[in-house]
Amino acid sequence: MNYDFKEIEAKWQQYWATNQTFKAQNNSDKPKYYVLDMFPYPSGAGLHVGHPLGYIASDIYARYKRHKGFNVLHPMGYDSFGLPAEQYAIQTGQHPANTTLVNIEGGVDKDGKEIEGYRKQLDRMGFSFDWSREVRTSNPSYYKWTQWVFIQLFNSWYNITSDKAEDIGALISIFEKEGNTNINAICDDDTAAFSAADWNQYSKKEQEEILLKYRLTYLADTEVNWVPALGTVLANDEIVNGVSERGGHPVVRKKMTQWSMRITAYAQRLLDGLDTIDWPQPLKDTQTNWIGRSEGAEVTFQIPNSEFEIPVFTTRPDTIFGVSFMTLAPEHELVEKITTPEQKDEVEAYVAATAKRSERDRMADVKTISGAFTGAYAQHPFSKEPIPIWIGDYVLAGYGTGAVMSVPCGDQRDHDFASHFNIPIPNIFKDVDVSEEAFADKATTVIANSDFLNDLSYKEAVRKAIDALEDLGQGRGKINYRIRDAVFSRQRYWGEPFPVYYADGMPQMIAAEHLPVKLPEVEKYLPTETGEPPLGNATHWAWDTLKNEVVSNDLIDHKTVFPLDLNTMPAWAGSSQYFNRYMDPHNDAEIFSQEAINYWEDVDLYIGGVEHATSHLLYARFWQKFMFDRGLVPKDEFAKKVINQGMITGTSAFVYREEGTNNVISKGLISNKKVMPIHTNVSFVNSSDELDIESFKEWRPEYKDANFVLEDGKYVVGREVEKMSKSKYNVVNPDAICEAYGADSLRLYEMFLGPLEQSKPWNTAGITGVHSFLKKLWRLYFDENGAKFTDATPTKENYKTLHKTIKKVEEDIENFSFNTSVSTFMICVNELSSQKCTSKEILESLAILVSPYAPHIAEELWEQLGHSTSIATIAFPKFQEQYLVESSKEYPISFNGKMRFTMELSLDLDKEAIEAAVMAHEKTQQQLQGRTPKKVIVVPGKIVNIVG
RNA sequence: GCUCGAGUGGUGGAAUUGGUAGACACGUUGGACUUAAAAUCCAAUGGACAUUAGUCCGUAUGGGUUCAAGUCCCAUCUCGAGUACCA
Repeated sequence: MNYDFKEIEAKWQQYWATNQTFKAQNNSDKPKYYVLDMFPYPSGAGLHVGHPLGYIASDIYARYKRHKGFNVLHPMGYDSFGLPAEQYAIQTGQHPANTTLVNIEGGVDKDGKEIEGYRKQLDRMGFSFDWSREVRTSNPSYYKWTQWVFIQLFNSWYNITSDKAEDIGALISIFEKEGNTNINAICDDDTAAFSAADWNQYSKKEQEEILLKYRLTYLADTEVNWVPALGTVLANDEIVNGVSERGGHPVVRKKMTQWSMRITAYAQRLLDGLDTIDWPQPLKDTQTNWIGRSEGAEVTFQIPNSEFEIPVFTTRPDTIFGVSFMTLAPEHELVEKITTPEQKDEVEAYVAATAKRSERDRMADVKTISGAFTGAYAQHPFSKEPIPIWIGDYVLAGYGTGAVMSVPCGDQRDHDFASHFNIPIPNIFKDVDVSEEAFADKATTVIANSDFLNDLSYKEAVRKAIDALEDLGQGRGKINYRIRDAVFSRQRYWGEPFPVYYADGMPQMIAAEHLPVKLPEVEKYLPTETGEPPLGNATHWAWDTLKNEVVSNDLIDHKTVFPLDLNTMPAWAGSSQYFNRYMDPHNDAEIFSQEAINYWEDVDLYIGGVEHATSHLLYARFWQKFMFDRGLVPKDEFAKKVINQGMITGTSAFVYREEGTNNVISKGLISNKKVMPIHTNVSFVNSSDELDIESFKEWRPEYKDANFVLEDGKYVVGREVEKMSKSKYNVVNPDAICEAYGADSLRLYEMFLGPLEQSKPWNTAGITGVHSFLKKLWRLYFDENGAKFTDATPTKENYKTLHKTIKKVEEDIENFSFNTSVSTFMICVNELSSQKCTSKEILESLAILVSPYAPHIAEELWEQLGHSTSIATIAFPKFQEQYLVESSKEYPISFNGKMRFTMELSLDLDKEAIEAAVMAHEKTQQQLQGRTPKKVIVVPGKIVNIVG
């Protein structure tokens, strides 16, 4: 009997599907365990070998937990809204819903090319997903609930006193009774105070405008990152180095009316929550930096003889006496108001010059110091000295108040600016020379030349300065966060439409019972000619408030029929609630039943890429906290533990064309010739980097007549590790691996490659190792005559090998070091086969141990051993110490008649042998002098060391 | 610049967290089986001397702590990730 992996794998995949082996129930006597993967965006390119890495790891863990007696929820779905399908639609006119469906379920694309689809690819790898719970973010039955959460956010405000989100109705009744003066709420900065009387006489529209300043999602004119090439707005985390993450298009700043999420209300809780969850430290660090909390003070500088004052944020209020000038961002609203007539031309020229420079230029050109003097002076709050007010582009309009108090002796940027413009640099630090550079070490700071702050340390001076500022009414302690409210509107087609129509210019929510508001059909997926988003092309995109349905735009009368919002939601909307929806995915009456959410509660293990640190993983935490505040979910963090799997990179291959010739030169012969590297398809290259020239020529006909310059009769390609991508021709398809070696081999090999968290290049060379392990495993059970296993009693050695393996594998899985347990299996099989073990008892246990890693072969072995049910929920074998160490008691040993010490006696040594070895050990004499030995390190036959 | 993380054979990587460094696998070399190939099996494989039995050197570099350091501490170098005029 041979190991026929193709037949075995097809058989068991069919079995699992037919029997719904992995269907999870929403209640059980067993403890629950929720293992989640980041669901994929189903792109047309299909899966490559890098994608399943995390899925394999989570699948091993999920299967292990089932063996350990847990009721495991292990779902999968698709993040099926997204830009690529829309780009494809723009190019081809194909409806994104169709392309998405084909990408998931397979079919034929518009060029007649067969697409296999994600589902088939995933099935082929033998994952134990509960497919009955599949969700797709672009299905109306799913995004109905995304829209629903949006409405809940709209109907909520953040109460600072209770430190949670509350119903907007509560806020309205407070307004009616006492206005807003006593309310401690998160709201827009420009919210004016009003009394109950004021409120009650406001028009409905005025009231709505005010409420919008408090709602957790609100409309605002925000400066956004507009990408003309894509016709859309991107969030800050979708921009890399001033260009769009996807496509690398230039980004410009533009003001637009957009939905925003008041995530800033949760800044502190998002920080605090990090201490309560088991997430990777780098991920926590990234979120911490992104939230960017800094403690300091807000200080108000008055401009004498004017109505203006300038608030600044500083982390160093202790250096207030070192202020020798102030700097405003060029965009600061006061710039034009305070500039003196003499300075007007210079300032205007400078402001115009900075406005012209793109964000990218400004970032690239950090070194150049530039600025202009406004001619105006503010007054120092304590010394009352005049402080010149400058503008400079090193101050950012978007952070703090867009203005700084400049302390050149304590901040290097201020120091550079002062030196450049010959502004005085007063020193306020004791015994420090600040003439060359600023002094910023808080720990050793001692303040001088600072009136009432003299001789104080940093900490003392900060407190005293803030107290004094508060007494003057010119400042207070303040915590500033870098994180901004998240813009939530996208000018795209393929996303969730907003359940919002506009009456009298004010947004109105569509009642929950009329959801979902489905995406309308459009002729064109591009923005309209008037610059409106793609939904502006829809002819049926108006809301009839009588019929409660979407109707033709022609019917808009602003009395009963109103225009709908033309924007759609960003990609992170759907992914911020999917982990909860999996708990009850077919519920059409509720987002999930309370029964389901209270049973599953939260995700126990979440595996996915670190690239979502400041997007999905932050926004999802925000939504969860909001849902928690509103009593919808029992936990305020959605995932207890996160693991970031590393990326599997590709190993690209290059051929080298000599410039200006028809020569394609082998790598070793380039020396100093001028060559152009050209990507070649990695499938034409064998493991010793030799190129199959004929295949290459066929693939790239333009090189049909090229002259290939060989070394030793071979063409050797160059190699480089790059991200796996279609355009780099370095993609390795898991289907090809499954075809050649089987899914079990692929699963084992991806784990064997190295630690889960580590990024590593794909290299098929070693896969024969794990494949031959599976064959050896098979041969432990069968030979050419059939089954080998017997009822023979296992030997001591058999038990020892087995229990060694149980212990190690269990530890490895619990620690997520799946790579080393593959080695452990190999050692186990080698030992058992050299022991000629045929004991059914041992072989049964071994099959269960292997089952999470290589489930197909395990199921087959299990069946062949005579069992009629799936191995999936069979209890994991119990580790028993006794088989490893016969007597593990502490053993006293005398030495030189006086000293006594203890040690663990291993199987391999008896007391006499150890005593003899200790006596014989050459280092014993020196090392034990004057010490009481505590421990002897022993390896078979040898004393390694003696610990005093 | 700042914040994390990492540097171990020809290669991917182990090392019970301070206790035999290089498990396991790939690759390479030699051998067995075979008409041959594939497959399979066996042996060797960090380096240098000795080739018997051994000795010395070895975990980026330089120091330190310790009976004992890949592991801990200090400094330096290199690579990777995140972030960046954040006041």
